[in-house]
Amino acid sequence: MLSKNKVTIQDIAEKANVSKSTVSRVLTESAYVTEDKREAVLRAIAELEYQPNIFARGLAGGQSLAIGVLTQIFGSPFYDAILRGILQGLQVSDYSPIFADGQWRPEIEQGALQTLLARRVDGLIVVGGATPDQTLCQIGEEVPLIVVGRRISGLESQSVYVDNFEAAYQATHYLIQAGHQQIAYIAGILSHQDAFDRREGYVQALKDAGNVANQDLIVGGDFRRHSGVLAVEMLLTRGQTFSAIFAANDQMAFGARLALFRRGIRVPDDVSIIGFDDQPDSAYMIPPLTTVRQPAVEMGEAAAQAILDLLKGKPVDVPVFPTQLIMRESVARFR
Amino acid sequence: MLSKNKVTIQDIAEKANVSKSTVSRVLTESAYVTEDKREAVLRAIAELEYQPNIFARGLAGGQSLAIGVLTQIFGSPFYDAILRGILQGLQVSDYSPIFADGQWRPEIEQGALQTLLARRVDGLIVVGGATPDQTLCQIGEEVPLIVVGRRISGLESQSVYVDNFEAAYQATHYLIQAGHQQIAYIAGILSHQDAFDRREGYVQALKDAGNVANQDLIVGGDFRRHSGVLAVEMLLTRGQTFSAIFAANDQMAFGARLALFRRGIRVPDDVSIIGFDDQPDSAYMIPPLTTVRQPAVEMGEAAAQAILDLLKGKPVDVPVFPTQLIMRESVARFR
DNA sequence: CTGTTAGCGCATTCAT
DNA sequence: ATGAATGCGCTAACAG
Repeated sequence: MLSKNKVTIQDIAEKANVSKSTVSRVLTESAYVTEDKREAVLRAIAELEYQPNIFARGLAGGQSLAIGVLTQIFGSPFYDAILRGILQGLQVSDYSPIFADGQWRPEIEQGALQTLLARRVDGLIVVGGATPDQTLCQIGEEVPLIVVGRRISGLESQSVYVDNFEAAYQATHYLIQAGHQQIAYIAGILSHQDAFDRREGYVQALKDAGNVANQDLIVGGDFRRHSGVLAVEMLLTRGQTFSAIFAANDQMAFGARLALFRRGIRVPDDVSIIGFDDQPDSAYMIPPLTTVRQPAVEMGEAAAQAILDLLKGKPVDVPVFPTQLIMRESVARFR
Repeated sequence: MLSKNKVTIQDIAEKANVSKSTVSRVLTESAYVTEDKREAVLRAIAELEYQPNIFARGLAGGQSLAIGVLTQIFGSPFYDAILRGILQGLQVSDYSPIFADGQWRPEIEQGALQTLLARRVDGLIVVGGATPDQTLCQIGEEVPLIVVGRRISGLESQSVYVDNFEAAYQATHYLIQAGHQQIAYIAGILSHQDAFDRREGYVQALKDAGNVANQDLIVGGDFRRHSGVLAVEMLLTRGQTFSAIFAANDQMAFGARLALFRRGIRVPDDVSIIGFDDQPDSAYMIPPLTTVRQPAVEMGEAAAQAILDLLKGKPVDVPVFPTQLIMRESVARFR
């Protein structure tokens, strides 16, 4: 009850010599209002510094003008970029984002989702996360929903994502073409669909080239930098032979590169590296990281745009976003 | 109007054979209710999956149960950590965070602030930003306010921050003690108070050691990694002599280190480096970065706790958070 | 085109 | 201790 502005449409109605309804009309633009009255209202609004009470509006109109955004911990370069995109995409609209964090933990995510729904968000954007596809489908029935960084089967048209399988396939293929035979793979958390798909792409590319993926060359990581370091340590400790490393994201690629550096192994002279994401930081790798570019910010913007369209009733069909293999000097040809 | 749950207290009142008022009472715990009725109500709530309508609640009660958080672009390691702390601190409460982004741009920040206020947030946490102290003071009059990562004069007791001057002083002092004479400084954006204070600390430490800061050794950066690269390039291009670099944050320190690497300059053998923030990534620097640790997550949590206390009416007095000079192998003694 | 009349779902008086 | 009655500020029919 600390809000200053106790000005209501009633006040401005009196000041403008019209009825509350008329005021409401110019506010919502739900009907034509004679120009002079309209101006009077606008003036009164300005003078009294009127600010609509969002609660009353929500109660009466059933709109919250809020978009719920389910995140998974701030701090991940890739997801942060998506969030920035969403923020930017929403900027132009009247909707404001309400965040709730799932912390990559299903139970918490569940609660976060509830919170968002309880807040009566008009639309929902789910960024990554571990909520089962099925659950999301259900939610999608009740509220306009867009999912980013993930493909929900049954909700493809509302998913903003890249073809991880294809991208990983191409990256691996590129290494093979360059003459690499032994390609190590640092995986992401396989319970994440994208991590799973990327690994599949890697495996398939090898298979198509007549190679069977050597399980000993596949090391599990967790998408964070340190796991890239450990993965390489692991490979080296086990005495594995490999001339290239494909990491499921740039952070792990960076970690891998540091581990190699410490061991005095040159890149790309001794070992080539490919990452995934094209995070700005990767450009600073020495040598610059060859990687698969994902348009994170654009995906976020697209998600925002899509949810807005959905709310406007326009049926949306978001295209699968294209990835791009960015070839830099961290891959040596032949070996 | 898409919300599924059309269950109102009226429904559960009927199901529990009591009046709306009684239901409201057990909901708000605003008065004693006989145990059996209370249970009946609770049961009905569970069975009907009742969810209070937050709009109605807000309208009638004047509470939004929301905490506004003014951010400045996701993606900064330091600020992201603060946000995580805030989220975590709020987790245990009934309040949920509503974010609005200022993008480090005063005009946008202004709008973001308005949005938050228009949403009738019960409390406000401002993370960094460029809003004038005075404006914040005014806002502080109208709504419970906590500022993080910044010291607002006139609002010290509601500011969660570290003593940047002192920290920078100590870091510089440490370099001096180690025998360094020519200490380059890579500054942050000086319009940010903390960047300003850090530079002052650096200058003062030199002064107290009988040195006058050499303006040619101070290079302006923007807190981002690339500016660290450019700063070093600049110093080298201009032919400056220096045996140590103090960067206003770890990202620029990292950039500086990469630039040195490219030039074949060894760290710490040829040049020593100290950063600021102790970002996890800095641990991966080769050699590990000597830096000033700021407890970002803890600050976020403290801010959340503080705002909750404020809302409960407890007067809050947040302590100045301690920084810590983390000495790793990136500083060589004497030169 | 515009004023009048009802609620929206809940917290909060009042009475009892 | 509990039910009945008000009103929060606004939108949305409803009549003119």
